[in-house]
Amino acid sequence: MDPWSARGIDEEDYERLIKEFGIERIGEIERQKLIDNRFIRRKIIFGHRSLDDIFKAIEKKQPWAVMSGIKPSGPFHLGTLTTALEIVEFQKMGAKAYYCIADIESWEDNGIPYEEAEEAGVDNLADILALGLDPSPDKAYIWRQSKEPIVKDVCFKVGRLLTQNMVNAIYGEKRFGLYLAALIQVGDILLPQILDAPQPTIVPVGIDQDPHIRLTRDLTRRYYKDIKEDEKIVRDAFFLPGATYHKLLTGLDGTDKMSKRNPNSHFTFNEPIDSIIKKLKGALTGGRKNKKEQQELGGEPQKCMIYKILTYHFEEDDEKLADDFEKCVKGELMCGEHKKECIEKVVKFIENHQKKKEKLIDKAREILKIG
RNA sequence: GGGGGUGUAGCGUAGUGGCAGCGCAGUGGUCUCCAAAACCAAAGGUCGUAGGUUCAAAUCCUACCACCCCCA
Repeated sequence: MDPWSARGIDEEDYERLIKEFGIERIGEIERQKLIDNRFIRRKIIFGHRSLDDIFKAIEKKQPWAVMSGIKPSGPFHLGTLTTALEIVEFQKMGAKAYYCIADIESWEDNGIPYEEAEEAGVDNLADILALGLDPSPDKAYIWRQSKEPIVKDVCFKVGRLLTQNMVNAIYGEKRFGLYLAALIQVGDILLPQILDAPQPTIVPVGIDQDPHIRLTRDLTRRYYKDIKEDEKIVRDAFFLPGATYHKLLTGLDGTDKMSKRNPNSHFTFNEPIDSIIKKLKGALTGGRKNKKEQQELGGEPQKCMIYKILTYHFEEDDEKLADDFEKCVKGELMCGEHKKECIEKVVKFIENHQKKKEKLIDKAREILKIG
């Protein structure tokens, strides 16, 4: 699995990942505890590491952190929306949010200079603010990798522990800069514990980002142990950063993964409305050959991108969602009609979002200290 | 530091001096409740860049750039 590639992951792969890489399944117990979280409730988040630490912190009313970030290489889209909403939801549950603008990664991976990444960073931050992230200092810390000494420091410190064989095993052979970006990301994930205090941290990510989580946990275990002076612990060992893993949305047009390469596979939040509508009209459905067969056999919502994006993002009402699923399977709901309804919801969401976001651009500039 | 290789449409490639082609993707159409699939059609190019040789250069020469491999 490669965090920088655009390959998709199918159902069997999820099972394999759970078995081979020690990702824990979100069972009914965990699900009930987090039932307010849409992504957990709808089983979009299917796995985790070290969620138990978070539950303990919540029970004991101790501080805990949610950390994630965005690579400022373009506007928000449905994929980045998932992570962003996950952060917002965990913040609402009581976590302090740590949000990183990964401009070192956008340079190493996409060749975007820091100065060019500023604009995208501001835009991205305004998006997540519009989605409800509370930026007040006691509830959030937001940084740019290129301007944050803490993360660079971690990169060098843990770099001593990393061998060629390890990076090859985790990432395969890549440009050297990508390995550096991976170590910077270790810094991002540890920042909450360095900046504030050792505390359970959850990193909500797409399953393709698990290599970064594994690397971070490995290096944390070895480097950030108890520090003792005269047999007295002067700094507690860090918590191993945890993660939640969500399933990745596939391309609207039925291709493997939403990717920048393929504009029909996704739409962005900055895109003209009619372009978004056009793409949604062309989305893959689970419909049958014709109306008659649809009525007789029913549709296949598992394959349907309209159903999927409604589940992920655009249908607030669980009952309505379950209802439509039923109707589709029974052949009572026609794809054309369903699509039209979905388009209306998406357009409404985007228009509403744009309005909120516009007012937050200046705020985003101020937070990132970009003039 | 030295040696070798590659560079052609978004991607993958053919083309050893004589009209730059093919597959996939993308676009339009037929079909479909909408899509997909299938079928039909049209489009897409500074042949890495800059010079040179030649009546004629993707093709030969020189330099540069990018990427890959090998040796020290």
